[in-house]
Formats: sequence, C-alpha cells, structure tokens
Amino acid sequence: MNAFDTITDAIVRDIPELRREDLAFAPPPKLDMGDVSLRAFEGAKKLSLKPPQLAARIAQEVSFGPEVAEARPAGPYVNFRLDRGAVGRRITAEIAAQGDAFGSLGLGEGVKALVEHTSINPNASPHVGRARNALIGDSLVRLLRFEAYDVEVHYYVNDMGRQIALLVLVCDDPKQMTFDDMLVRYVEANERAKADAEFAEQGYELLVRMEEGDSETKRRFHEVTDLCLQGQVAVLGRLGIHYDCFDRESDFVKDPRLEKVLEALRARGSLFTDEDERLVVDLQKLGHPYEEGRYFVLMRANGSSMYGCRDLSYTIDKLERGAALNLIVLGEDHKLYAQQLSLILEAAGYATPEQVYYAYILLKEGKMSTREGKVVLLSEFLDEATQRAAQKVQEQWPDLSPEDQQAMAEQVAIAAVRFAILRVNPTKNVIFEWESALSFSGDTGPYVQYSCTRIASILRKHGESLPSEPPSAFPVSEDAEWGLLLQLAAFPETVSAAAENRAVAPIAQYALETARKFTTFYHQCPVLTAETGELKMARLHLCQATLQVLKNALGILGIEAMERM
RNA sequence: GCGCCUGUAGCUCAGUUGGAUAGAGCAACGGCCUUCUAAGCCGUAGGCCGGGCGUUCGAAUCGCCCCAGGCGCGCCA
Repeated sequence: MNAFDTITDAIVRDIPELRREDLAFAPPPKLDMGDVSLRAFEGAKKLSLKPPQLAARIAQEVSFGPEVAEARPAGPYVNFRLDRGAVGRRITAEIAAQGDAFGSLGLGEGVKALVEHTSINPNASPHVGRARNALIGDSLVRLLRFEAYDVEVHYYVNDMGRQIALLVLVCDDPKQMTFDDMLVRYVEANERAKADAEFAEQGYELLVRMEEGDSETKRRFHEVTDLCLQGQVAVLGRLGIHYDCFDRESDFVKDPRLEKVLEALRARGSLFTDEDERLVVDLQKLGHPYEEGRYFVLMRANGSSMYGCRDLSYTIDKLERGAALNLIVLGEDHKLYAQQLSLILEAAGYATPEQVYYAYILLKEGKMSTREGKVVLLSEFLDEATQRAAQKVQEQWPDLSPEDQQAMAEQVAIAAVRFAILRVNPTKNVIFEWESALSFSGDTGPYVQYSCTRIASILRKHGESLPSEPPSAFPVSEDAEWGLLLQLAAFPETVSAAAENRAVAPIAQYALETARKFTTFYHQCPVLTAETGELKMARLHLCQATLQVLKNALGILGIEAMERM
C-alpha cells in the first residue's frame, strides 16, 4: 500500500510501543538531506520523549532491510537514504497494477451518497459565480465516485416563488421564446414589480393559484421554467456537468411530511402566528443563540408557503432516500438559513445534510448582479476561452481538420475554466479577471494537460506498449526522477484527505505540482535517448505512471488528458 | 450592532491540519528552440504571513483584542 512500508514495518517491529499511524513521512526540504524523512513529533508525544530523542532511538535501534541504505537522525526527523531503484520500482508497479483506480482507497465502498448542487433558480443564465457551485459539486461527485461511493446527483429546480410568478406573468407565449429572451424578460418583470404594486400583487395571486394546484397555472409555470432549465443544463453540460435527478420544488407544496414537523415545533412551543398573521418559528426555543435570525417565517398571511417550507419537505425527501452521506453545496449567503433549517429538522427528529460552502466570485467593480447586467455569464466565459484556445490550436496544428481543432480547443477551454475555479479554496472570495482566468500558461489546467501530451508523445514515439510490470532492473539516477516518484507516491493520501475534507482544490494543487515535477524531469532526463537501455525502460515506466496519476487527478477535476495539444 | 468567512511577494493563489531556510504562477528584467511539443525551461528581483498580546521546545497555522474586505440577520429564493 504505502511506498515506505518496509521502513514502517521495521520500526514497529523493533519499537513495539509505536504504531503505523504514529509514523508520518514527508519529503525532505532538500533531496541531498535524504530520500525521505520521518517525522518524530507524533511518536515522541506518545512515548513522552522529545522528538530528537525518538529520532535518535529509531536511527540507532531499528535494523532496517536492504532498501534502507542509511537512517540518520536530524533533530526531530530521521532522514533515510534509500535504494531508490527498489522503492521506485515498487511505486510504478503499484500504479500500473491499479491503473485508473490508483489513488483510491475505496473509502466509499458500499456507501450510498446523495449530492445536491447547482440548483439555480430557473430564471437566468448561470454566471461564473453560480458556476462555482456547479463545478465544486460536480468535482465532489467525481471525487466521491473515485472513492467508490455510489453517488446520486440531484438538482433542485426552484420552479416556484414570487420571482418565477412574475416571470410567468410576462411570458404570454413561452413556445415562441428562447432562453435568452427569457433572461431579458426576467429583468423587466422585476423592475416592473418594483414600480407597479398592482403587477406585484398579481404575482402573489398567481402564486396562490399555483399552490392550490390549479392545472392551467401549473402548466404555465412548467413551460417557462422548463425552457430556463434546459438552457441552464445545456451550458453546464458543455463543462461536463451532469445530473441524475431534477427535483421540482412545486412537487413539494402541501407535502404531508411537513405536518409532522409542525407537530414537533408545536410540542416545543416554538410555532406561533404573529401580529401580521404569518406562521413563524421562534428558533430561540430550539436553541438558536442570537437575536439575529431568531425568527423563521413558514407561511405568508394569505396562507401561501415560503421557500423554507417547501425546502423542509424536500430535504426530508432527500433524507428518506437512504443515503448514508447527504451533501449539499451552498453559497455562503445560505449559512444562516441552513442553520435555521437544521434546527427545525433536528427538533423534528431528522438529520441535516452536510453542507459545503463557497464564497462569491466578485468583479473588480463589486458583486455580480444579473439584474444590473454586471455579470460574466458562464456561456460567454466558455465561448471566449474556446475562441482563444482555437487560435492557439490553429497555430499549433494547422493541418488538423476543423472538427478536430474545435474539439481540441474545447477540451483546453474546459480545462482552463474548470481549473481556474476549482484550484482556489471555496471559502475565498475571488475577484474575476479575464486575463488570468483565460490564461493557458502557468498555474493552469492547460499546463497540466500539456504535461500529459508530452508524456503521450514520448510513449507514442517509443512505439511499442510497455510490459505491465516494470523490470527488476530499475535505475533511478537523478534527483528529478526521485522527486517525481515521491510525488506520485503521495497521491493516495492526497485523495483520501480531499474526500474526507470534502475539498477538491487540493487535487488541483496536487495535479499542478505533479506536472511541474514531471516537467523538471522532462528537461533533465532524456527518456528515449537515455544512456542505457535499462535507464530508458525505467524512465518509460515512470512516464507511464505519471500519466496515469495525472489522468486520475484530472478525472476528479473533470478535465480531459489529451494525446496532443 | 450581532454572527460566519477572508487577509501570505506589486497582482492571483498554495502552504501536507502546530514542525526543517514560507512556496508557485502572472507582471518585470536576463537567458534557452538543427536535441522526447517553447501552452515549456533556467536565472534575477520581489515577504513585519493585516496589526498587537498570549499559549509552548516551536505559530502563517491555536486563543483573545483590534483593523480592513465579503456574506447574512421576520411575508426573496
């Protein structure tokens, strides 16, 4: 499993007080200090020794196998000099054996997971801020599937509510409209509602009819929201984002399961009708610690339900599907709301989906706003990226057919867009800048892809396919080779940490670092013209292993590794 | 005002959950294509890790207090 098992085994055998999990390896800051380092902090704490004492003890008392040439204490670390060839051969052999599954610990074997993400209101084209939700969600799904979870992806279609009602009001004949028309109408409708109280009131009335289940009203809502949803899903599909289930909010009005929740709230004395005849939950009775956000309105005075009401039913519906892991990706503006929902669910004896939050993508001028036209739409972002990539492809591969050029350009564009958004921790506010977001050089998706094509090119020129097992003679002559091997060996722990933390950004960082280490190797170590046949074979296997790891990492990010670019 | 998130090179971001001399890219400057794809590489320069006090062998990382930005806080979703 671990590349350094022989070291670990020897230590726990000779110092039985230590266990495998007390022993953590790290690459040394400089490779001339050693081939790999063992940290003595954790073990020292356990044996109540000072780290340098334990390091010295390990170096002195443990008798290591032939793979360890030297074990030297260095302060709180033990630096090992290894038989790089023997260890390197084992690393590449393992990667070859596990192939597309290398890096997966199978954490989710036999576990059902339900992930809800995107869930944009069906009234606008997704902008890059919303795309952050979809991309994080989609990559989490890929990460969980990589760890063998059985994942079902849900998209909650908010096909109800005041804003949708207003949109429906101005869409007389949706059949004649396009997705883009609808976006224009949406803005108009909202402006009109602000100025025209009567129009706004009509919206509420329509909403009431919708809740009462009036079939004609329902049909109109569906027509409008379907068109929007199709437009949204088409844009997201270009990025490789797909869903298993579309759950309509309108299917959760007057849900019988809500009664059980209301019952529980009454029992806790937290449900009341306020002076304006609204049905309200006093969350303080359920343990909410602050005055702010204490009240949660479920029903309007006219008896129509608020968003949260339907969301409660929907969440219960998701919980009852029997997934052991229930995840939802939410904008950070939903934090308080999710806590409120969670208190109510808890009071009614339900669990709460685990939340993954992300912060907004801002413009230099400030927040994005669909209504004010201050947005970067995902579709225009993708178009621009594809166009720029196509230019580059045209220069690079003029003889390729236009179709192949286009396909190549799209893969590069998707890589650029997905990587630019995914590599940043979701808690960070990022400022969107066209120049850096559309860059194909430096810390980008295309850079990682480029490393893959270089490897593919070497393997192609070699001609014959490699034997599945690396040869027993496996020379490792340069630090660049060893550095790359160490990096490859770290993939499984990177993946499992990412899965446990529900974080996908570390995978992107890992892919970048791996690509950089490969490039160093590429420039320092000729493969096809290596000095000896043995060295050439070892390097070919190292190339193949690197390609496999990069493919697996990129797969989690939803990025294609290509043969050429 | 209260709560949550963020603050690291001029700019955009990493930093293996408290560990060795804080790392990349972009921008700038200087080099490298008869040599496996220059969407690349090498080099130079760039740091009070927002500020202060603490916790300990040891802090960018943990705690408290400030400062700045983002988000949220009763008939929007």
